[in-house]
Amino acid sequence: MPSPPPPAGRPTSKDVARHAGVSQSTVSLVLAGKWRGRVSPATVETVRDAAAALGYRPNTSARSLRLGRTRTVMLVVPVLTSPFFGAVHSGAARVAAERDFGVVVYPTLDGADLAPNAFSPAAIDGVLASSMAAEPLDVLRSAGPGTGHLPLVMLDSEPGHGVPTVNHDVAEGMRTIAEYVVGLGHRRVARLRSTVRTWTFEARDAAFRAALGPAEVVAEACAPLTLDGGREAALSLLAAPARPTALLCDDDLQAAGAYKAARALGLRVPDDLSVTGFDDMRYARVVEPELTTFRLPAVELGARGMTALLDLLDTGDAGPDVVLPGELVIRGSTAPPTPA
Amino acid sequence: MPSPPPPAGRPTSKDVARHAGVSQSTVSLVLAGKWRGRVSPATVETVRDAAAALGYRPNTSARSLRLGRTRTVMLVVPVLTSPFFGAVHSGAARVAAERDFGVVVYPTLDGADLAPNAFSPAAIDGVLASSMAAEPLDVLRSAGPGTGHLPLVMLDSEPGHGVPTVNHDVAEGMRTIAEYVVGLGHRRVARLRSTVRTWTFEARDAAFRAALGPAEVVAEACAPLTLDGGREAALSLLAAPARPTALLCDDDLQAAGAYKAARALGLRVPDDLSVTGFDDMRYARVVEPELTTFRLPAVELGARGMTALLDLLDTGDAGPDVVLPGELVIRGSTAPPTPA
DNA sequence: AGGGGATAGTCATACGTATGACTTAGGGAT
DNA sequence: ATCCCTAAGTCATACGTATGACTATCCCCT
Repeated sequence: MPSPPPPAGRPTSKDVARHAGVSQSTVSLVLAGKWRGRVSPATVETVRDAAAALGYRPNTSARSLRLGRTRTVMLVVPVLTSPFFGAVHSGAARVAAERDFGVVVYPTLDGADLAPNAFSPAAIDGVLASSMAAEPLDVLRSAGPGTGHLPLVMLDSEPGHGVPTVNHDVAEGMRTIAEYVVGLGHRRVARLRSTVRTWTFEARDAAFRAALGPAEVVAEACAPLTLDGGREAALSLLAAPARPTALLCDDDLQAAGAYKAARALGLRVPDDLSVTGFDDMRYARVVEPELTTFRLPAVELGARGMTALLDLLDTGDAGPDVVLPGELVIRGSTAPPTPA
Repeated sequence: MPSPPPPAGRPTSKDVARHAGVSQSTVSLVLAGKWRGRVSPATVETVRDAAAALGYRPNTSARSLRLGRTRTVMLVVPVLTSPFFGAVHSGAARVAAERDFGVVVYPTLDGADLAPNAFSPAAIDGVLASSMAAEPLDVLRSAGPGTGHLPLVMLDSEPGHGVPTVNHDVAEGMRTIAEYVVGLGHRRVARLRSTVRTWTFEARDAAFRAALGPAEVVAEACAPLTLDGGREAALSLLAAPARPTALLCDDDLQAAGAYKAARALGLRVPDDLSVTGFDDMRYARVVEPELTTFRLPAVELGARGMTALLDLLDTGDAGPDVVLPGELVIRGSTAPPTPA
């Protein structure tokens, strides 16, 4: 005998069979619910009782091997410490659990590239990937079985690459928030962008400019989506000769950094400077005054994305691309400009 | 033939063997690195080339079935939207990836109890669980193979239940921060606690009182670790007849709520009221003035916990219980009391 | 020349499950 | 009495891997 790994001790379907006085096949049929016309109701009950008595739970590896599917999907996110992706995971995990799927998380730690062997430990039926550029996307697609493709759904990514997508309506958000600020009467606005050029970089910009109307952009800068990044960039923006009366940021945390810059320059928010964020993460209400921002339903993004992926696995069709609307949240960081 | 699931198409070790002109056993030996004394270097190279040429990656399910181990562990956390647990996951995931383990996350969504069947989708070698009470712990322990126990390491949990633990030194943190505040000259302090009674509830309290010295506690309350929870509870604490000059909170977000209460009452931080947080999450620097707090190394907690768990799986020994020291971070929210 | 040992492999099997093909028993219709 | 049909199960096998037991060379030593 080729050395059984440790005597195990966990009951198998064979143990249940012996205990119930039937064959292993019967146990399998009963527990899979495919017994109609093959097993009598009385036997079904016997088997179920035996399984319960032994505390039998099927061996996932064996089942996956036989079925060729693992009921596990991978969620690829930049990093989980961000509350945004935490929320995405939360929604995705809930849906997966409901449909009896497991989720393994692959964090592409701080832009580190997706390792081609990223999928070694866990066997994966599909991938739900967030905000990725083009090349990692190729890695993912080519990682499938054989020459085929691994079923894939992308979040907040450019549609039209033959991959189903679920997106936030970021452009609409930008438009809404810009219109609101201009509507308050601001004419000199500054813009603080993200250094990461996602595919929405241009679309966001177009929406912003389209909503500008009579206002003009007096300063613009890119900064990482961090507190210090926001502070430093805002510091230079606010030093512009024609000082802006409003500052639109790509992110709540960045906006919080802008608060720090304003304070350092002796400017009061919103009296001397209106500030807006984006996303409506928890930071938005922590700052004082609370931040006017555009809420993105991150939890729902994860949930809808997972739904699409599991539909794709089950039925071969992920359904149409989804664009989730957000919502303007008006708080205390915006006000009409003080007449100079 | 009993119906092969779809022709698959992904190369197996058998395909590699055919391609290299050797037997499947040889492929397995080579790729497992156990060929010394059994396979010639030339053949080893041939096999490796063939594997690379076909893009062979071993089938995880089959390997797990054969080996009886899955190289996947489960991380149990209350909820991932909290930056704290996001950080824990981040550290844990890094270590797991380094040691070629997968991680599935089980979020006990908002205190929902741990479902006994929580482990169905993914096959698990062990569990890394965070901040749990006693009963779920039992669920975990009894979920192991047979009557045995599933290997388990606990984070921020009471040691001495026969389960290895990795903890933050919360009591020391409380002592440090209280000593610092009293050292500044405060004599009337208030305390804002968490409503969740973790096992450190008493220990924290003892440390706090021991560090009090000449100071006295003029008010105390419990509140959820949220912005609004902190604000409302702080509101009542600050209405106490002998108004405290310092307010120590169990959490940074709660402390941010306390800022709101102070502002509502016209109290300036730190001139009229010193405030301290706990954890040093990102909120701590977002608020103005930035928050004096006690930094807990959450990422390292996850990393050390995962290390202990994988050691337990590999060697049968998780090593001694770990207590990670934190660090007092002094920022602008604390100052000597203004002489009344 | 014969034996012994190293070297280089192959063979056969088991892990636990799912399922098409087969078997057996019973009963009703002709 | 014969035949067929359905119900109720069992049998056998395959999924892909890992590994102990076995086999076949070849070379060196006495």
